[in-house]
Amino acid sequence: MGRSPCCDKNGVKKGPWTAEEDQKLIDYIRFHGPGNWRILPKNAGLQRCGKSCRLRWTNYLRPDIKRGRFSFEEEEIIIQLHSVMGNKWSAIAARLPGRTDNEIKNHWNTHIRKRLIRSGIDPVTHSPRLDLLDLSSLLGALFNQPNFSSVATHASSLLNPDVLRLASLLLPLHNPNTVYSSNLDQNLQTPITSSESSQPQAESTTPTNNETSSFELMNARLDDVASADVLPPLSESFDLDSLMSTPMSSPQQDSIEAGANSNSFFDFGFPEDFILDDFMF
DNA sequence: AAGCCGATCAACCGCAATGTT
DNA sequence: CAACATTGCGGTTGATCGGCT
Repeated sequence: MGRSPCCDKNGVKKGPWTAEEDQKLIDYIRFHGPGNWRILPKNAGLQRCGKSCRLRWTNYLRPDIKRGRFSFEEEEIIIQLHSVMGNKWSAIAARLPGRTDNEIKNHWNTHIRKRLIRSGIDPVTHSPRLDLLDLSSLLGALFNQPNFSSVATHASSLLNPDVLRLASLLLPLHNPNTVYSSNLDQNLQTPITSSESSQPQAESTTPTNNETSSFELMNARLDDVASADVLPPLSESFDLDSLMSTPMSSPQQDSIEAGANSNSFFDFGFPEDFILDDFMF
């Protein structure tokens, strides 16, 4: 089935609406009501296609539209709804009386999205952006704790295991001179990477001059430590790319809910036996 | 004063879903 | 049931404006 053109291109005006055109459209809809957009422009004496008339009415001329700035409460509602619905602007608009989907979409892209990014929140997943977090500073201190085993247990409860595991792999790459193994549970099998170490650690301490070799090394390490006990294995759904960068928008918005779940790397629910002081140095 | 640039938002485009014949 | 028409939706574009140099 071929796609039918929305209107006859000949003699159809495009671009901004004039006040006169607005008035014609308002007068017609007041008398006849909205709908029949195909024949509306002809009957209303407008040189526009029906689609353009419908958009002008629903997004601008409708009498129940609330103009003006979005309130803080409205923004919070939008953020909450977007975290559940994704880019379902019409569904979000249906829960915000007086606001159109187009208006909400524009406001999201020009204000809210930027605000979330500035706050370190991924506007797609509504999770903290890991590419903005310095995992080595976050976890390096944990890994240097004398009682690492208990710390690791707590950390495993706090963080998504995939992230924790990845961080344990990345740390030696990030800072080759850092000593880990003396403080680590031996099950981690993370090599000593100190310049004072008597054991050469060619594999993980090799300075890398480019990103590619680091990633190759990291991928090799993913396999090498697959049998570690402290941290669970990487899940099959784990996607390294998702940690490295966050796209502006996902083409697969249908899977937004699944995506939100699979990308919830941080679990901020504290275990019952969690003692905050254990993490204070 | 003029030009540049980023922000904003109305409007358009293309596609999909739904309705009608 | 197929063909076509209509409507709705989300992504993108481009005109406009204000701030800055």
